Amino acid sequence: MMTDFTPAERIWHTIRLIPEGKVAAYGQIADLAGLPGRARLVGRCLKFVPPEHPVPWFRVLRSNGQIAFPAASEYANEQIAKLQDEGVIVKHHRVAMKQYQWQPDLPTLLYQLDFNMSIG
DNA sequence: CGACTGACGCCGA
DNA sequence: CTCGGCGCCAGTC
Repeated sequence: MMTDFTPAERIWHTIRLIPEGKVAAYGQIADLAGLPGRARLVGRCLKFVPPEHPVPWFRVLRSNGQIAFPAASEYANEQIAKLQDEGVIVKHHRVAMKQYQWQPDLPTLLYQLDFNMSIG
């Protein structure tokens, strides 16, 4: 099960579950990946994504909805463009988390995010 | 080896 | 809303 994977693999796996048109926070991904308090690790892992298994990095934002990259930077522009392509409104370099934050449903939590399960 | 640095986050002032 | 301060920790210098 997912418990057998490395922290980085669990983080990538979790981010791939974010649906199109939805976003998640770095800390939220860390929590869901079974790594509470490790928000910074999420950002770091996003720099070493295996090219053959891409992840929708642009759907990950700060907890307040802000784009993590400096405004007007190349990455920020790309992220904003990709978000807007999926219908996510980006205003003042930020997204309304209340409206777009991903809330994993029960099946997803049980079967896709089954980290640290004690019994099969 | 210690100091500094992040694609972060929460809390209190 | 802004600012510190602290927690977090692998990588870099």
